[in-house]
Amino acid sequence: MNRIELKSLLAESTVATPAGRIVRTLSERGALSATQISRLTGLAKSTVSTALTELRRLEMVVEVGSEAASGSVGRPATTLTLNPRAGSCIGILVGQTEIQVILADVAHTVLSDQSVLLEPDYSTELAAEVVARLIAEAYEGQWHAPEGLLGVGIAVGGPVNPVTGKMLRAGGMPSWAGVDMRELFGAMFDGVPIFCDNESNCAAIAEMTWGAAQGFDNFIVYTLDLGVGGAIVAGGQVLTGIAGGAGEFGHVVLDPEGPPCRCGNRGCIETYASFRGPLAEAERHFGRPMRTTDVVELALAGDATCRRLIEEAGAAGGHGLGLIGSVFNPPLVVVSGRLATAGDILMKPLAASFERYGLIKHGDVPDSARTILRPSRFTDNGACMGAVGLVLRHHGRLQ
Amino acid sequence: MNRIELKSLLAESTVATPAGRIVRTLSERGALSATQISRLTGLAKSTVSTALTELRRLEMVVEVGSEAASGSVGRPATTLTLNPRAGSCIGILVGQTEIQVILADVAHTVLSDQSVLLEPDYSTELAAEVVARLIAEAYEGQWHAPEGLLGVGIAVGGPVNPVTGKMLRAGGMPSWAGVDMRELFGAMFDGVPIFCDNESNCAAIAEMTWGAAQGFDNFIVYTLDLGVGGAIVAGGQVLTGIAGGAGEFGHVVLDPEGPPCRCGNRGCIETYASFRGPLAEAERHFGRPMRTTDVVELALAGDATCRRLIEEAGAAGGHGLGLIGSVFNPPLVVVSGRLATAGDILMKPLAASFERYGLIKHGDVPDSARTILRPSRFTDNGACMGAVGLVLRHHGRLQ
DNA sequence: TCTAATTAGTTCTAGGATGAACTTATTCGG
DNA sequence: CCGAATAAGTTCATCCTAGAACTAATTAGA
Repeated sequence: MNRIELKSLLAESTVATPAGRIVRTLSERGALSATQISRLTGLAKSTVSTALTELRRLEMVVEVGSEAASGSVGRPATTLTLNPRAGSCIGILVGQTEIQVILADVAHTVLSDQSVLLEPDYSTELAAEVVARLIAEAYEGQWHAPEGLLGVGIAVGGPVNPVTGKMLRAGGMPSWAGVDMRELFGAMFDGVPIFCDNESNCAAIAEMTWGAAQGFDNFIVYTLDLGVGGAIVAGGQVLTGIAGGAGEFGHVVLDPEGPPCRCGNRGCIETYASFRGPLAEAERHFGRPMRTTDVVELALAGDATCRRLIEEAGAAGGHGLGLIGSVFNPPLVVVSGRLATAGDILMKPLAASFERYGLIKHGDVPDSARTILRPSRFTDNGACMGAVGLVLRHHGRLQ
Repeated sequence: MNRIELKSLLAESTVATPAGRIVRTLSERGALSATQISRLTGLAKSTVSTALTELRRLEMVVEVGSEAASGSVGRPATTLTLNPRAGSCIGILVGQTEIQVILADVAHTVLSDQSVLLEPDYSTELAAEVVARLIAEAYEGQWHAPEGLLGVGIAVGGPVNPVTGKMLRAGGMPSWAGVDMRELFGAMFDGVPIFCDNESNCAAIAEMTWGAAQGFDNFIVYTLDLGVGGAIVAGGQVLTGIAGGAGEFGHVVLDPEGPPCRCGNRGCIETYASFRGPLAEAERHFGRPMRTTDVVELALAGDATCRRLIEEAGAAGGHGLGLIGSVFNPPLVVVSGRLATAGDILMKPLAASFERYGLIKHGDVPDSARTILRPSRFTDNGACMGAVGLVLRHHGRLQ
């Protein structure tokens, strides 16, 4: 094991050697013990032990202290992470009305998290400017320097091809159609690998890594908000589709003669299940501009109108969930989007609606073979954390 | 490498050793050269060479002659298969109106293929009787004996949990609900592993192994016939779902107030895209009972009515295809079912309808990122061949 | 406070995978 | 017809992984 560098171990070519596999596993999962690494990689304990000794010597891996052994007998495990000094990662959310930047180190520690709200359909120039400013601010007061940047992940609030980095026709961000994310942000990060994927797929990575889907290799993320969408994880991999168009549950056509959708088709699920309508109703009711989070907060505080709007949205959203059940029959569905922060107010009607629209009814199969519905654990930084995860996972590599 | 037996090498536990991986790869793919094995398994050429020498010595692997080197320079490859004498596999199709049995050897040679038509909703007792008779007949005149049976695969014409082997509530086979396929057929094959999955998933395995999806790791099978359904292959694995309910494209609810479906819900895709209605129309028109294949044959022979019925079915079937496009955006969709034998008569309106219902339109992405639509290569034994493939792949193991 | 049980992690050796260099078998072009 | 080019397949020394047996560190219970 002569002259290994973290950067090269993180690259996919070196995946086969034990050291490489350990580094990649730590990168993906954060803090782990030697035994957990052994289980996750399939390598023998002895092999992991040998490799770790060397990685510790090279200061690529550091101990973060023994777990306080809560309740379990036996020698407590020593938890290890990649050495945070080894480098940093940047996650960028290019959302429909906001830009967010998270700076994290390779040990999964968030060093900085900032966001800026923008007018809908802001320009690419403004985006580049805001991102550059937020990144400069993120590095201020950190000992981490931009030179140690290992990769940049971009979560995009519209359809993007994760292989080419090009935006498709985008309902919510019309002027971004055809934009090449590599070209736009590449200049800012000279020679640093850039990864990108849509918001939903990034949220799925965040759920898998830190959220409600930990330990699941197969699950669906179902996003309910102004848009309706989601992501598919099969065999631990996010399915992106040949053009990055997988997981667009909201744009399944129910009625070709239905109301027109921003995607250009008619009668999409989104035209029925989007929170746009209910939000407009809330704005009329309260006589002021509102955001989804305002309605959720009011509902949680006990407002009957807001509660009803969210319950109705849950019932409508069950249509898409029924589809997910019939098509995937997944072990787990993580309900994401700002509506998910409403908790049971949303989840109860959603579950009832899922039962109605689903193919497999209660009692058809044992409980162990039923789909679990779970709200996301992230409130508002899921997609951007997923962009960080994109780098840590090397998923959808661009450069 | 002391005392290896083919049976144990085919078992999943031994997967890690090179000999085991080579045997499993040959089992899955049929005939391969050493270089191809090396590429497919990721093992070094030298490792494959050493292991093959031993496997040849043990007569577990045999050469089937050098390729006639069509056009390519360089030393021609020697093609190898598992020794056919090493054992046989049985594939059984338990369809809604037929039972089919295929006997094949481990080198993927079909030794016998027979089927029997039955009345709809035939009893489990009749099924067991017919299967036993067909298997006895299959072994007649073969040097292969039932003792050399390595595994049995069962393709079921209804929803089945591939892990437990239990049938779910089944629209087309009502009296089979809750039947345990292991119990029913296990007695017939003492100690021999039994694998099962639904018809569509088996068809997907057949397409992947011998059919239109060779070389694709991600694709969708979309079945158009009296029922509408399909299968999902992601990362080379068939997605079965937590209860075996994945791929039920036909039972996605479009309109909860729509016509009742045999599944119990209303307004499923199947109620609009099934060939039941058109078939009834054809029967009225010709004044005699007809099957899907009769209509297809007449259409291919030039009958205008039959042609119109199939074209209309293609247009209706595009709705499900649009859903597949929005949800998966797959590189390939294999159109299966008896309607697929109509070729362009079906495929042209289907492609037009796909374009209409799909999210990604012509011109949105380069041609290389567009979904390919392809009819199945199998006319009527796809699912049963897939049941053989189930054994050769050890997918959805039961015992 | 001691012992058994349990889990984490290390050491060492045997056996085996690897990759470089080689041989073998073919096509193509002069 | 011959040599260069190309690709398949083999051999062998080196290095590395795996598994058994070990040590280490903790909890539970007597």
